[in-house]
Amino acid sequence: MSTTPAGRERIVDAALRLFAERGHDAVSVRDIAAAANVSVGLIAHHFGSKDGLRREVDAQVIGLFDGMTDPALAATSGPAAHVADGFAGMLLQQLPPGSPIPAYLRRLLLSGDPAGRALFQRWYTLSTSLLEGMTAAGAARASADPEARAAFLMVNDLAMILLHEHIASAIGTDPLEPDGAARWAAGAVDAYTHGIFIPTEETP
Amino acid sequence: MSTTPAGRERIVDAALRLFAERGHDAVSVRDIAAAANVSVGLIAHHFGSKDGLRREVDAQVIGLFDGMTDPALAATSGPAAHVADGFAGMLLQQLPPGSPIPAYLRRLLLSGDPAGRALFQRWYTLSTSLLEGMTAAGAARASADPEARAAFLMVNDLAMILLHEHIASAIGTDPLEPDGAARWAAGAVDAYTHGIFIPTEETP
DNA sequence: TCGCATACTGAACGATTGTTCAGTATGGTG
DNA sequence: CACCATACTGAACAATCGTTCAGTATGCGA
Repeated sequence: MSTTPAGRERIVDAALRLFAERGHDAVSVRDIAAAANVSVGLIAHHFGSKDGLRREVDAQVIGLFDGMTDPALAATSGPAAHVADGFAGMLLQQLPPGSPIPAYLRRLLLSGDPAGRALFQRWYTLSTSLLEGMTAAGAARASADPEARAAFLMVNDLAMILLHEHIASAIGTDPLEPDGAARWAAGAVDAYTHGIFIPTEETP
Repeated sequence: MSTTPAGRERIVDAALRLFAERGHDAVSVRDIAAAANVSVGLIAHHFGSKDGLRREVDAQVIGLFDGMTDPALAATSGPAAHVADGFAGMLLQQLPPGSPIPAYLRRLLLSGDPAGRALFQRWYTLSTSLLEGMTAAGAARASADPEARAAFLMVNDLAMILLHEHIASAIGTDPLEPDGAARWAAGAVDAYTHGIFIPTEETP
């Protein structure tokens, strides 16, 4: 099919899936080798060490996300609904069902490694500029603390991914699956446009 | 100081701290024994296995949270500001600074073990009833999907705990520390009462 | 055809893991 | 004092971990 060796790709694919499912520490190089139908030695040959493989998987996932955020950046001046529907959710719904990417994103954000920090920073910057554009265009209210507000939206959006299993068992639909995503987005849009709490009789 | 053995408590304390810092898999029983100044055998003697110790730590943390949520339940008919300030944040600010509890809560919610699921369910139920009470009292708008809205608030609140380090590096203040908590709560209250987005010219 | 780089195997290594267990120290009860 | 339950120690155990390495297979340029 191609000149690039099949073994290398199979190793990365298997590692991505297993890392996402069980976490880096709970997966041995022998598990990965067995899942990829290669020997343990081949992993060391291609990636030097288990940590080298981890970095390769990290880079691959981040590269995937970068390829997905570029079109989102181009749509900065587009309709506001995209942002309200959820920034990260918008990215993830482009993935095939059953993709290990959301679960790997979880590990990436919560393991404290530099790749996750860099990803969050990039997304935060993107979220800030999107919100700025919307505010200038009259699609978003002005804020006394635009930075905190952008982080607030971004973090809430990621929370849906981090805790989607808990959400699913609480309200009955998984926000990472199509129908659950629509329900979750509807609730978020409603909350972000009309508010949730009613201020205690203040004269504005 | 007391009739209960000091060794047992020291083991649980050390395990709680180390588990919170590094995660269960990255901590060995020898690490715990060294941190508690006991022998490895004593851990097995008291808890049977490493997993037994983990369950004991889980139970202790959940017991602590239960003791903190009871007064919150009693204040259901109280002022709305408590909920808007953040449910989980309200709990965590009762903890001493540098407490390993927030980090352990992270592991509890994301490791997928039953203790974490039970804790989320209990908090979700509490959040739902609080929001119901506020809606009935006119402090919250009516919602087309009260369950999803309660989960939305709850999840957003937990997200602040799960991602507080990313937030701190993005906006400069850590929402788990006093000043950062005030800033974050102010942004959340503003978003939840006045909204963020402006609907595209609809006649209501 | 020779030579060499690359892909790949699998046994072996030392280190670390959780667990077991025989043995010591202690303090209250008969 | 004798007895025994309990707290506690630390060496030893088998299993598993990531890594190393000598050796085989393959295919391409000289």
